[in-house]
Amino acid sequence: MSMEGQDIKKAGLKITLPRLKVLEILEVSEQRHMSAEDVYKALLLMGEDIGLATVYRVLTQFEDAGLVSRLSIDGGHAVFELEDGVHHDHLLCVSCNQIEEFVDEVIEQRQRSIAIEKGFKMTEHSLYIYGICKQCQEKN
Amino acid sequence: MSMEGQDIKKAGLKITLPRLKVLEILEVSEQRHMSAEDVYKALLLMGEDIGLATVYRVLTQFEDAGLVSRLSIDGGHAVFELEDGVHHDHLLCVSCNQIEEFVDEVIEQRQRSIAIEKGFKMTEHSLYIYGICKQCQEKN
DNA sequence: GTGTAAATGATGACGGTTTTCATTTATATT
DNA sequence: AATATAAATGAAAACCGTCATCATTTACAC
Ligand SMILES: [Mn+2]
Ligand SMILES: [Mn+2]
Ligand SMILES: [Zn+2]
Ligand SMILES: [Zn+2]
Repeated sequence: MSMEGQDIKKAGLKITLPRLKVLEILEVSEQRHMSAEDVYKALLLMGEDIGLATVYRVLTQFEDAGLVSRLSIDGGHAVFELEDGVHHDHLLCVSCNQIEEFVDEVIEQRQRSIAIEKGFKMTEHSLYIYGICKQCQEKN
Repeated sequence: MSMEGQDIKKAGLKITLPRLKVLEILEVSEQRHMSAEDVYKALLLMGEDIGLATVYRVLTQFEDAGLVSRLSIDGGHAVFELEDGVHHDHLLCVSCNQIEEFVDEVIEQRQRSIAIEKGFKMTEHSLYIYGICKQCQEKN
């Protein structure tokens, strides 16, 4: 059994070809942040005939298992990334859709303080900075 | 012509009953943050037979005109609020869906710095803190 | 190998939102 | 005030990402 197989098994899931292949795509793909559709298309290119419904199912199971995390981008569709255990937030280029990551402890701490001030028990947060990336600025 | 009429006219839109009534709902309603469906239902209660498609259209036009701003809540549907010219972010109760507002200059400044560090020209940002509000904590 | 529960893929349903198109309305012009 | 015309409306269907259903296939404990 491959290393990936272990992760799947630990999650209480059977080791199936669709699951191995979805994990593989997320690992080897150029882009770290992929939509279900992106994963589905990459599988087709790889010659794997795996249904889109299965891709959605598997990604959700991986999310529940903590293998993958889901970003809910403004305006509908979600993107997934391999969970690396380090919380981070995202910068999104509105021109080329490139996604960059950042970690900022000051912001994290301020969020916790605000929740406390307002009497909220914070469960999570969602922060996206939208803008034009360096490359797209240079292009215009 | 009413005060509200002026706003609509300034936006280059004809002053129609649906537009006046949608604006009125947003102004007089108990809840500051309302979905299109919320506005639609409030109009029905008021005895105004305005189609849901029109509510969506008018809200989008008001957004374009800067009269209203749209929050894209995690998990699908949007909520709208009257634009008051002061930027703020939101705390959302995952239990009762109540929405609170906050302003935090430290976070705003950090976001600008991060964008600069990454070479991004920031256009906007979206920050939501999810949690359990005070009242919902006390209830359980 | 066999039995059984779990997983898959095709397809349709779903929910929020937008589009279409025939009809109605606001407003500028006479 | 009547007219002309572009804009706005409402009903309905289309849309889009995602999820549920269900008959068939598969993994894996025995
Ligand atoms: Mn990321
Ligand atoms: Mn608000
Ligand atoms: Zn870019
Ligand atoms: Zn609450």
